[in-house]
Amino acid sequence: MSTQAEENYLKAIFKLSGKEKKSVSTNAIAEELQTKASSVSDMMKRLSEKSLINYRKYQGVSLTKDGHDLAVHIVRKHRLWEVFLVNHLNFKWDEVHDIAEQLEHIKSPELVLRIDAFLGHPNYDPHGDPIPNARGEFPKTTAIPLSEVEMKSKGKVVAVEMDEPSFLKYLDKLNISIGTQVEILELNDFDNSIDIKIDDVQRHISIDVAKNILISVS
Amino acid sequence: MSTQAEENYLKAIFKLSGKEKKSVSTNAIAEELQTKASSVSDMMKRLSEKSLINYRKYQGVSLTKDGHDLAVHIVRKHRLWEVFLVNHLNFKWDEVHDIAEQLEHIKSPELVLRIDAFLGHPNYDPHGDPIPNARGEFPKTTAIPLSEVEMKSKGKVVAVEMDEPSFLKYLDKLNISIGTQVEILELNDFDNSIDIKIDDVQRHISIDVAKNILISVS
DNA sequence: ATATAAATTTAGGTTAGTCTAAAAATTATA
DNA sequence: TATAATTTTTAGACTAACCTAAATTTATAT
Repeated sequence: MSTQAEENYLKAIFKLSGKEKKSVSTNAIAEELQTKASSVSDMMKRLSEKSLINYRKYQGVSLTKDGHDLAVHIVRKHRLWEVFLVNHLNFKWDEVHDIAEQLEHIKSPELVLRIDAFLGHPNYDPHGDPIPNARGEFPKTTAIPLSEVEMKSKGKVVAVEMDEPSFLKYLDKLNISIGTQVEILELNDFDNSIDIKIDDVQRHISIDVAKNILISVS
Repeated sequence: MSTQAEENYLKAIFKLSGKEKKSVSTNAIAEELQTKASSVSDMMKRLSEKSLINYRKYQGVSLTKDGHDLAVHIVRKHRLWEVFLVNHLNFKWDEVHDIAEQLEHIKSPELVLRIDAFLGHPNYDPHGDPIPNARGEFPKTTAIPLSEVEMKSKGKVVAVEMDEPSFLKYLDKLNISIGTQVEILELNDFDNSIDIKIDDVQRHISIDVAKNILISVS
């Protein structure tokens, strides 16, 4: 059986290795989990011992099949709980991350299946992140970061890639939420900012914000 | 902040001290939590250090105000989650205990308030156990164990005081659930059993089973 | 009242998970 | 390519929570 700490490490490695499943460095994991590199080294030994990661000293780590499956299952639980919290308990999208961080560690395969059915088998969580199904498969998504959308094009926001409440509240203030129609006007090279139009109002956002907003171009 | 282990000890002490809030022995706690007396002694020091219990070596323990409040809050969460699991996810009453044992440790005061409201502020859980409100007050109940009901009287089952799935499944087989009308026929002194009538069918149950069935006499 | 039994605590050890500081390996740079 | 900078690992400590075995305290019974 996996501990909460182990699950958090697997989730971090999963997130950091990205779609390309690149190998992840000790320091990157430490940064992601706000812990020390020495603690990470320690845990890498344990996860390797349990065959959840591939680990060669000084060479970074990657998830094994088992580790990947477990990480995806934690992600699945996290996102399903977020849907429950927002859709049924009326939490706002910036309030659910920390609670879901706890709920994702509840161990009951049956509970996950029932919550999933109760919610109507949702494909996306309140932040637009894809929810893997019971077989661990993610729904197809073709979104690209707002920072990489071509100029003069239009699209709609399908997801945001950051859970920090401060970031989400900032988007609320800009009137940006999942489904919002946006038009990309101009990239300002001099200060790395982007001019966009939302509800006929022109707005000016930084590239760092734009990177975390995923768009489906129309 | 309290750990899960601490919360489980407080819950055990709360349960064992009963209505009369009698002091609880080390061995009783060890038995309740299926652990060793030495582990209990260990934890008693820590809980005492945190002012959650009153502890004098060799003299047993009792909860302080803080310890009592925390224990009641854990019980509240446990029972609210059980209602959710049975009423909204269609679990059976013998399937929810272990899942609620995990969910009761989720830390989010706001979540508890919202689940409570979502459920419609229930007063009893699926086993008929009273659910304390947000102020920690239990609803009034005047039920007595079936083992202590007078002969020839009638009443209805309002609660069962044991969560073991095997016990609950046994009750299912006897057609006993919350609300079931029962008539007490006779106490058999020779084998400590009780004859009862349910749905016009006569049944024979042991005193140990009867002790765990709470009746409201009509 | 004293011996024995039972309950409880202490002593010492283990594991998971963390930390700091030092050592070692890798990568970058001049 | 040797040296410096960075990254990673190891060594050694700490805490929470558990354990076994031994010691101590309380309860019981002759």
